[in-house]
Amino acid sequence: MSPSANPPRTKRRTASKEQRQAQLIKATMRSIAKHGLSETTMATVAGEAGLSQGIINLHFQSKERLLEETLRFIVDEYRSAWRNALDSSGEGAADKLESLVRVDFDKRICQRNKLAVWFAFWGESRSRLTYRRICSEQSLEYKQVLTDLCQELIKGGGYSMTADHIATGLVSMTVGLWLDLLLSPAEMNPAQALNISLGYLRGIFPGAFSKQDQGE
Amino acid sequence: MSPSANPPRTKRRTASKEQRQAQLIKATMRSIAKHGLSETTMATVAGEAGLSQGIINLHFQSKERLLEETLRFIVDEYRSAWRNALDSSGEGAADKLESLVRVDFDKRICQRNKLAVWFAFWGESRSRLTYRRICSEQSLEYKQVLTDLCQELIKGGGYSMTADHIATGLVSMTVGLWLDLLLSPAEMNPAQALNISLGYLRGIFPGAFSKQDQGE
Amino acid sequence: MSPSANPPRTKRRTASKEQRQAQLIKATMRSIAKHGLSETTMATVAGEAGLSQGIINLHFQSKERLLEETLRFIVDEYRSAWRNALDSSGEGAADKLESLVRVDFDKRICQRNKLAVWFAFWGESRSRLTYRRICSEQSLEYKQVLTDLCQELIKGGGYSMTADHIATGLVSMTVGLWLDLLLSPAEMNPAQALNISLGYLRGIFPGAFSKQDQGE
Amino acid sequence: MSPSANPPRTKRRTASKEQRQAQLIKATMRSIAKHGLSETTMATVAGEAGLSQGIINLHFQSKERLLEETLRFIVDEYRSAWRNALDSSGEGAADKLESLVRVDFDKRICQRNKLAVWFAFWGESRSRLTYRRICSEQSLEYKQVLTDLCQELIKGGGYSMTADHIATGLVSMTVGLWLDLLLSPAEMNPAQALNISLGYLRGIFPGAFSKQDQGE
DNA sequence: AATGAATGAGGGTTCATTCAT
DNA sequence: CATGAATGAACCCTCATTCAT
Repeated sequence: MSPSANPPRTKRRTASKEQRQAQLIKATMRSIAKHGLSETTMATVAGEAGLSQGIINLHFQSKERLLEETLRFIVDEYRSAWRNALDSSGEGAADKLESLVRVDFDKRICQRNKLAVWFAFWGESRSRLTYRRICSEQSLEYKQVLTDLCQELIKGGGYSMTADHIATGLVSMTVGLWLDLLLSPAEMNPAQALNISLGYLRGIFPGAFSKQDQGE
Repeated sequence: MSPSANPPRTKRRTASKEQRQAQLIKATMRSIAKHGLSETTMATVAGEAGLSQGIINLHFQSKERLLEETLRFIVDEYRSAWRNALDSSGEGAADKLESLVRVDFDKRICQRNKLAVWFAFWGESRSRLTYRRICSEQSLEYKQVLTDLCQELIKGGGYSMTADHIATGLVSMTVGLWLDLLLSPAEMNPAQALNISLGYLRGIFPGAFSKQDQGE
Repeated sequence: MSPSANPPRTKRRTASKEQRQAQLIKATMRSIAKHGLSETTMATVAGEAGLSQGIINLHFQSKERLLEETLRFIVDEYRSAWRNALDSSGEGAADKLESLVRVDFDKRICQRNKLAVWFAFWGESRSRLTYRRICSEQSLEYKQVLTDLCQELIKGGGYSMTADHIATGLVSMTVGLWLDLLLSPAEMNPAQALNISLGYLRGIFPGAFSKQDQGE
Repeated sequence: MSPSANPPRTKRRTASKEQRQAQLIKATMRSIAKHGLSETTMATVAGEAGLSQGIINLHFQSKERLLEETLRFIVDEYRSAWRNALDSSGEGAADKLESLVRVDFDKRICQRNKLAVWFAFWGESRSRLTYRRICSEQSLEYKQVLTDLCQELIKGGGYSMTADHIATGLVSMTVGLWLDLLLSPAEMNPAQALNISLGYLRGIFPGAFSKQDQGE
């Protein structure tokens, strides 16, 4: 790619290695979205990546590890996204909360391939400690952030729900809306989903959130 | 956990066809909850039922059909439950709505085995038309009922959300709360989940719903 | 069936038993002709007979024995047929020989169901001593009869083949013609086959056999 | 009996795709000859080839296809053999006819393993269109060649049989003699069988064929 | 005598993994 | 680093056989 005559071999090797892994993770997500987790095989992934059978074991040692890394990928990506949003949003708690909700239905995050991956793993999570562990840290951290923001909004008002419950409700609604987006794309789109989530917050915190989404 | 849900009263041959099928569907749910869908095999189901390998093909022809019937079972059971609740609840729209929400977190419906089944199939639904078809009819009907009730409550008030969106939000929240109940039983229980859902409705329809759940 | 009030129970039981066996053997032949030996199962036979699964083991103890009895049936029937023909034919060796050949393409013997059975078992005979044994006695006896008749015709003539070889050739030709009748019914029929066999004999024993088959 | 027909020269991976397929077809023929078609399993074939279970599906996708290719193999081999014989024989029709008959009892063609395969498939042919199709083209072509040769020999003589019938008789006799060779090797050998077939032709066409086979 | 639900060994097939190239 | 032929354990399913009715 670089025109330099003597490309630094070690550096490129490393880069290439990471690229391969990313390529395979993308292929895994496509395969899960297309065939489902239970019919995702080393062959479907390798085929999706346009590479040979043995490559996955070469880079990931086992199928199980490939799947774990795939889950970790979307979990990490999601965490990065909402942390980013938190950093670059306005200062108020409501602003921040709204920014976080917007991330859930952002194009980067809310792709059907990725939603398929979330649900594929949730479907197996009950029986797989490893999957649960991969999700839980991010999930707890996110919930805490939400709760803190809700707590701030609650301050001084007579609210019937605890901050924790409000936050849980918000996370839950996202999960359910993602399912709708995954299974009924004809009847649901990210913009509507966003409005529904914001509608929940508006109900809880009257006046704190903009009346209408400015559209997509 | 207990030896078997339907212990064979005599040594052999005594169960009717329908009893056997119900027994096998129960065993399938236990297996999915315990091992996950992807590691649910004819052997795990037969073992869970305390019967022999061949029995499943005898009664369901194939594994695929067993899984479909299992999904159909919880879907039908859920529909029966909310229809029942609708019939036996008070007359007001709010009453009815609250009854429906209570069903979602009722002991009959909100068992971890059954939640595991919902999520197992949702995880594969994207790629399996058959699964989607089994769910969709019930799902549409339920949504319509919710929407109609919300519409009634909206009448004459200045609400920022459409009835349809309110209903969608409610359904979505249930899905997400079920996931919490499935994966984080230590931090969530049906009573809390019910309060969160009702909290959503209270936010949308102030004054229409009881301030506090009367416990479980 | 009989209108008598007190039918002799023992006698009818016995008769019924043999009828059942015959019925099952016929069903087996139909099944072999229809599905082939390798796809003939207890279920296909029972279904063909219009009876229940367990009946075969009741009457034949095992599938293997059913198949053996089926083979034995057509072997015995064939032997009866040619013995009969021998008894009721004219006195001359040529007459007798021709009668035997006619049996091979007689309606009773040369049915496609039965030809299918012969070939099904021949196909497995190499590896099944039992099958070979069931056939061999009849086969040797038949060959001896043919050889004796040929020997008589040879007497006093300068023939280039031994009686044994002539007989073997005749038997062989029947086998091959049966295969044609089995697999190419559109291009072969028993009358033609008979003419071809007689043509062989006419070639070997000029003048001893009628010039033309009198038709069917 | 001998360890393997195609011993793998190096430990693994060395055989080309075509070599592997040929090796497996040979193993299939051995298995059919040894155990019969109905007891030829993926395991017996793989064992006969000295390879692992999965190899057959790797190269033939299914057992059914392996069997078809095995049948196709002997059919093709047979066709090549008689076409070859036709090309390299003398010019006269009698010469050619005799060459063709000799092929039927030639060492290459008339091996017990291969005869077992012919009869195994004929035994199932009635119920398997695919098998019939694999054989029929070659069979028709062969029959036509024989008929043409017989027609040439008939020219100008008063024969009681048509060329087609003579040819059919010849083919049929081969089938029956092969059965004898397959099932009664103690009482029949290729040289005798050849003489019997030639005896048939000598009977039909007096003087056209050599009086005695020159040995094997 | 007859049924058919139940069993379980064994079949064909898939697929994660290994390894010679 | 990459390939893909080969392996073999484990899957789903069939089916001969058993046995309570």
